Amino acid sequence: LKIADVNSAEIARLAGVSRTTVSRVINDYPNVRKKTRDRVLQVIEEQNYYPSISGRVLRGKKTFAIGLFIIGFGDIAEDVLTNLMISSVIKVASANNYYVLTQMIPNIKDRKEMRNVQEVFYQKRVDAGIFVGGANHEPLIEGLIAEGFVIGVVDQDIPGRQEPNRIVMNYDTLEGTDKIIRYLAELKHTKIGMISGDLKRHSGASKYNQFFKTMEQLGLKVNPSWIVQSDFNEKSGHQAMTGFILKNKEFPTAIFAASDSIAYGALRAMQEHGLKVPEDISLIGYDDQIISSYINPALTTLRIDYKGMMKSLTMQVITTLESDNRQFISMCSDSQLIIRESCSPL
Amino acid sequence: LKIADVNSAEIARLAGVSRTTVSRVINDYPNVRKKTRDRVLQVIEEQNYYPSISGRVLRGKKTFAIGLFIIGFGDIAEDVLTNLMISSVIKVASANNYYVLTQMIPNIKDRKEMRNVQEVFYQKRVDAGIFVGGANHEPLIEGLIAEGFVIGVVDQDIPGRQEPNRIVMNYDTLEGTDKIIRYLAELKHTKIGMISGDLKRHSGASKYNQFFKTMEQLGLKVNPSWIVQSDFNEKSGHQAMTGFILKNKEFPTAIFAASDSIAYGALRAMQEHGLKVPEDISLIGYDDQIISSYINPALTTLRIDYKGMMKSLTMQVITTLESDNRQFISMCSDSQLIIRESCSPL
DNA sequence: CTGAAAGCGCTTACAG
DNA sequence: CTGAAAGCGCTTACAG
Repeated sequence: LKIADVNSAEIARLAGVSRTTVSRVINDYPNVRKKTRDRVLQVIEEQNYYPSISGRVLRGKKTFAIGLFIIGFGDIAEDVLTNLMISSVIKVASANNYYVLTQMIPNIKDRKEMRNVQEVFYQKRVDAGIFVGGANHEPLIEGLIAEGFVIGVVDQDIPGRQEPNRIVMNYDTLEGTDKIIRYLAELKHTKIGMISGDLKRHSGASKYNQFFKTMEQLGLKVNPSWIVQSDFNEKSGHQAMTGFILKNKEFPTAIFAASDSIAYGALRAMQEHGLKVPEDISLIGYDDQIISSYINPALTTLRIDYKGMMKSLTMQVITTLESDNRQFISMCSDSQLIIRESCSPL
Repeated sequence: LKIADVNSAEIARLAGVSRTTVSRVINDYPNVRKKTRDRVLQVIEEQNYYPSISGRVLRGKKTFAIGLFIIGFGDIAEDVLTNLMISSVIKVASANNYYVLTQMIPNIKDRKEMRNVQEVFYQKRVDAGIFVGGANHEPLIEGLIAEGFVIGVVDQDIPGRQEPNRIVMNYDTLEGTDKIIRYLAELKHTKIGMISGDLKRHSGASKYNQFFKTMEQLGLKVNPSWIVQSDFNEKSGHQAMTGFILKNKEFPTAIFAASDSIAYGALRAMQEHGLKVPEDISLIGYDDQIISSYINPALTTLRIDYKGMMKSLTMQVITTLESDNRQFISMCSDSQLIIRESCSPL
């Protein structure tokens, strides 16, 4: 008899009780005599018995597993920031006796990949899900919330959608963008360009909109040909900046990249075209991922505590699962300007 | 009736067949009339039905999940290399319709954490496991293999233990270390020191032993006070190098760090004590993780294809699960010297 | 090619 | 405080 083959009937037999009593002990119900409980616990320990999760789930117990879904990344293995978020979720979940089932979804619009995500929930593999990297309004996510699954979402702001089961974690894109532009203005920059992130994502759109607002508040003119759209990754930042350089005759004195990865790509493009940072153009990022302190010039940027964000979000998802209160919850993480070498006063 | 509540009886009713037939369709058995099959498939599609994994597993089907266990890391969220390995496993598994359940195990000797790992297998949450970061001989892993679970292990070499269910993935620590020391010798270095990794791990011990062998083959003397033991991480490398500097009057002209992280820590310690790399001391790493090309001086190191390693290992674990051949398999990844700026000729 | 019935390992009313 | 029996959602001999 292999350990894996021991079941509750075997434990019951060895302890001289019924399976009902074994179940009561496993579930820590109070109505078991202490002596009986101790005997059962001892047999469980001796036999190295672990109740089958399938049996328990089939009978209506929780899976104690959380699905983590990473949407829309190309070569995720290279994305240091995403990996940090994954680790953070796993660590917090583990510490609370939950397992994490992680899934990468390169293209969420693909019918097969959509079905894969739904499958995880409908097969009852997980009790709840956490989504990273989705568009602000993602029908798949909305559908799962509507079905009654507890869902944690990073980077979402849908006005009026405050229904139960939705747990949202953001960082302060408005105040953050404001800090960045005002810092550049303090350095006497007035000609400021921007390479935006994906505008379908909440953080992309809100950084973009706030850029115009703060510029206006500061009385600074925005030159439309200095505003380029991009995705949040290095490759896209490189493309955007290359196009920017080829298209423009006159350059801004400072550029705001909507993410550090964009900034890395932009920096690479500038170096390829003989532009020096910060001597010719100042460059500021957003995120403060680990590489930013190592590159040359070290990147001035805004630090977002992604680890802490994922920790809070995961904890809140677990708390929601364990309470019976499934109300809408929204959280927001603040940020901190990290001044390094990539921006200089004019 | 929520989607999640649809079961095979409901599908059977709507399609006008028995649950047996529904099951046959789900499992793609041949003995169903095409017309019947199509009708059932259509109802399944319409109802967005996904068979409960618990029901299937309870009846003896596979879980289609793989456990990924990361052993012994402190602040794993910061460990870029580990995160890359995690992502790689998930991507390959996903592409083959397997889910990955990841678990961090800070201290594998802790009784509670050991039980957590066993639990994953004995609760039948996964079909197989992959272990990263364990000691060469780790009783927990050996126990699971003995119990009949399919286990993929990174960095292991136990002579004579070639039993079924064991799938091993290594990188060429002997040839790699040899390449490194010979490269330093080519640069005319004869006074070479080493900061080793954890000697309980296969890669730690084999790099350590090979260092002495190659030195001997090259006719170079090893100064014992230039050999320092360390763990594979940055902090430990920093400690080791600080101790090294304080202890020694005379320094070697080159130092071999058993990992890039150790090299980062050593570099930081040297800079704190006014030692310049490579002017005063040449420094070479092992791994080529992403930061190595960004630091100053850019680190000369040996590139290990961790992503490819995890891809091969995961594929092999899945292949083993799907075949009925569970024989011992051992694989080894090669390496490539990446020459940057941290080593100079004497 | 199809279905009725048993059973996987649990938990939960129900009865005592 | 304890146990016999039913049933969660599947799959699999078995029978036809």
